[in-house]
Amino acid sequence: MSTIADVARHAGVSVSTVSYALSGSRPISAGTRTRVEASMKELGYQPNAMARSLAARRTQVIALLYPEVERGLGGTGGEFVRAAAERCREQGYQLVLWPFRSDEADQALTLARQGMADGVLVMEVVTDDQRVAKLEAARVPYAMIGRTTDAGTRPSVDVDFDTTVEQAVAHLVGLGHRHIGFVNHSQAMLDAGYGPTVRAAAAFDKAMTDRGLVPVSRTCEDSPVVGRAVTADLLDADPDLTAIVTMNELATFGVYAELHSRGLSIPGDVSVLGIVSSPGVGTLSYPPLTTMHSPGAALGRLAVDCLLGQLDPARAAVPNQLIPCVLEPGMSLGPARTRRGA
Amino acid sequence: MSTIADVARHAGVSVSTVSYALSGSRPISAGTRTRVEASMKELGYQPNAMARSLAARRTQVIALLYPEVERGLGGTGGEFVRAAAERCREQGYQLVLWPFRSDEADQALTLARQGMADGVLVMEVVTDDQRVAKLEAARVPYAMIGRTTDAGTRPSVDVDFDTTVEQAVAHLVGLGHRHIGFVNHSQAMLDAGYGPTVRAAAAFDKAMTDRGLVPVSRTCEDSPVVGRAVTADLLDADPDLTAIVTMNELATFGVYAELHSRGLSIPGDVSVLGIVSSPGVGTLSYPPLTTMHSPGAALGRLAVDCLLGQLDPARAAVPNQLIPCVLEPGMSLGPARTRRGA
DNA sequence: GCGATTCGTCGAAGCGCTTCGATAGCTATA
DNA sequence: TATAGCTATCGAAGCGCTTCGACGAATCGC
Repeated sequence: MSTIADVARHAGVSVSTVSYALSGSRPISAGTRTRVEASMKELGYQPNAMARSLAARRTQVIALLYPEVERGLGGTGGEFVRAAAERCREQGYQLVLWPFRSDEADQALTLARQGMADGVLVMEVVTDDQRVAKLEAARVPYAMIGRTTDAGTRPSVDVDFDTTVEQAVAHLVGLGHRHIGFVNHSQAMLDAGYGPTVRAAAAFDKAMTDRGLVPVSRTCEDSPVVGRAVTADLLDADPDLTAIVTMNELATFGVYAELHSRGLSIPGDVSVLGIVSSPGVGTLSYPPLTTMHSPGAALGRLAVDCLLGQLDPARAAVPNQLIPCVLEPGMSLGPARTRRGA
Repeated sequence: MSTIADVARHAGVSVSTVSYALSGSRPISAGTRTRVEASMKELGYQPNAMARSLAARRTQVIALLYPEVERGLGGTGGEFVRAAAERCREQGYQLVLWPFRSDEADQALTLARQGMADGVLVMEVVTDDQRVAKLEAARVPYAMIGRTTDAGTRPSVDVDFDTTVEQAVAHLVGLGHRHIGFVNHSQAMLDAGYGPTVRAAAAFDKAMTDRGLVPVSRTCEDSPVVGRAVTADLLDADPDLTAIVTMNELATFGVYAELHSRGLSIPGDVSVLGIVSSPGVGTLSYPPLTTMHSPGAALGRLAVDCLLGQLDPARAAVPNQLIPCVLEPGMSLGPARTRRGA
């Protein structure tokens, strides 16, 4: 592997000239630049990233703390990562994923303090996230996807749960539904202060009561089996129920199963709307589920900008933003029809 | 952030002594070591990873080329990553994921040539994988998950498709099935030489013909809709079919849908066995799918060992290994029952 | 036509660490 | 007691790059 000194020798210029030709941080004459570039190409030169980072005191790497290792990465996560990586490259950075479980966050912090990355993107933030507190204490630049309790004061981007839930309810009410059930994530996540769970629950209550309707919501493990049981419970609790909003993809399979087994047609008897879902999951069910899917790509780009805004004082700071989900039509929504009589 | 020089000064020793105390690569007296460690703690010292890598000419980082960005990372992928990361740490390395699509592989190669990692793990290898050829040309140490055509000559670990398919067929035949269909991945993947698709297809043919049975197999897009159509085609093609082996998780949803819609019970009329599947997907269907799931964790550890074996001549070289899938019982398998008569 | 700029380039000083060779003080050997 | 062999430590030379200050040459203003 050739070094910058080899290139300099080959081109008959000094090392610093090669460096400036490479970075463009000082003017270089066209002739020199041409010669230097020719030499680089001929020698197959690639600058050494470690040496560069050491000298420049910046790695040009940003790390994505990636806690869902064992669960894998869903479609939304994939979109997010893809968009974030792309945005990073546009801005001259590399995105790398650090696969640590949430309880291994200290190790990630250590890596950051060792200068393995210039900043960190934190996914799956919980309301009282220790990782964020530690990053802050160690003065590691970061941006969150999700929010802690002190909404808005820390650098973050997030799904706009309030708007999403509000739109979901509005949509269903527009179809004539008055009795709408909500299937959330698990009670454990609610108790742990997992942001989406907490905020969506509150938003649903608000959206319903604002319209003078009675919110019927349930927490539910992320599994089809429990989803089915919870659906049974919902249907029994409110015999007039004509629509179910789910924010739990696995449970949604159970919702379908229970409705089918009771001979209730979708959307004839009951409409189902999956919110904050991955793109494409709607097609896994029959009839295809209508969803409002997470704006993963938009969040990815935004999160990167939010972080880079802190790394480089020259960049404009990016304000914290909330982005609602996008409706993706399926076949699971229809006008309300009285069920009790049937 | 304090440097090694700060620690040396604080402890009253030379910089090299601190370095040796840290690495243990030369003997240090107990007293000195204690003092150095105390100083490090007091100053909150963290060695700078870039400086270390530059001087040592090793980053202690291994990169996982992670092509499925947009699709996300399935359960098996998650298990793999998790195990690989753990194994790396045990061995004093860090695993990072590089999110590049396959067609962006050149960028990853560039990163490797810039010395961002000591070696690369390549996922989702296709039979004639350009990435591997390029890594080899650039003399970047690597290990594959999957194999190219020249099976066995290159460093790799993989699912043992032959054994898995053989066991799957043996299992079904043991239940009395003689007419077994196979749902593979898409024709496009087969044509692209995607290893699992190619090898499983061959293995299925062999397993069946070895038993004097007629293999009925189909390629199939990774989607429930196409899976359903393909299932219809299979059932029509062989009216005696009593079992279906699928190696396509999304298509399997379609298999269930078609069977259900024809009023065929699972496993009463038709048994379904999902192979090379993610753990847990079985529970998404009703009745729960019996699966043979990928040995993701075992492959993860092995892949890391295989790569480290090349990086460090002192380590024993790890031979290429194939690991079969593991049966995970569900409720979708039963004894064969003649369907034609029904 | 002469000082003041600007442009393009060079040399050198680091960045924070590892590692080689040297050395001082010991202990065991003959 | 002189010699060899250890052990623990130090100093210095890099690793390959960035970046600062300096400087000669070309350009400008008037």
